Amino acid sequence: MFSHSSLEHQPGWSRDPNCPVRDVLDRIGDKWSTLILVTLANGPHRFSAMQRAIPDISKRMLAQTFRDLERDGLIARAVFPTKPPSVEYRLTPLGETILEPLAALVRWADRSHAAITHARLTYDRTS
Amino acid sequence: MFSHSSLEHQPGWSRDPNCPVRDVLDRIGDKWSTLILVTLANGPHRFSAMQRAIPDISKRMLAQTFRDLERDGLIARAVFPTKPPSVEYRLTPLGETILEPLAALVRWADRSHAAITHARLTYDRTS
DNA sequence: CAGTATCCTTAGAGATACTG
DNA sequence: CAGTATCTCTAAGGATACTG
Repeated sequence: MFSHSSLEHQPGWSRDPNCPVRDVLDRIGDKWSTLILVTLANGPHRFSAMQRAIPDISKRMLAQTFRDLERDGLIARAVFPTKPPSVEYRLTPLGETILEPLAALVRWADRSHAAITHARLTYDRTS
Repeated sequence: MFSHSSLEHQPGWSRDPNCPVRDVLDRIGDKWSTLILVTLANGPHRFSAMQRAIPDISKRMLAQTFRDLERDGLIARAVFPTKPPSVEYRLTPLGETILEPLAALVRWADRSHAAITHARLTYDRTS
């Protein structure tokens, strides 16, 4: 299985709950992060624009996820002193670098969702 | 931004809470799925072997995540009628196909965790 | 507009004890 | 060994009302 060598023989990262890879994966694995990052791939968005782009996120979670992503250095926050104030969020250079791997996963999900749906139906029918 | 075209101009999938891509991403985004899939990349594991490979997972969550992944058709469960019984879990062909995109994300996490840690320190210090 | 603060409900997940 | 059942606790997250 040399083709997936980067996933193999790494006793450390599965075993260690504090492993940095786990830590990072947990963050992007939360309910809204990837959705926000992917939306920002289309360009900077303001707070309210993001709410329109992802209608089922609450203000609370949007604000919190923005904060977390900014803290991780994946997005940047710019305040324009208009009135009322407007705030723009954009990907940082670091944030841009996650788009490729994320896109690969999205492509996989898109390619596989039919097979998965079918597998679920079969499973639910036989058990 | 033509390089990330697969993430752009897809009003449907961010807006629609029931989008299949979201659904699939949510599943692999849970706490244990990726860890289990990545561990199975090294070959089939029995229940107890997986517990040793991921020491901080509880029996309950391991059983549940195994069930969910089997339901999605990503892993297969084989019971050998020894006594006491032994059960082996392995990736299905479909399950194998997720390893590449997952590996890309793991590589990104590995490459970026230093930058992220640094960003967090800076953020926490200035705010 | 872009948030915070507060309250409240549920889902995620651990611990433990039991079973085929 | 490979689970299930139950009980419990916490944290994720929604709704609403308020503020610079």
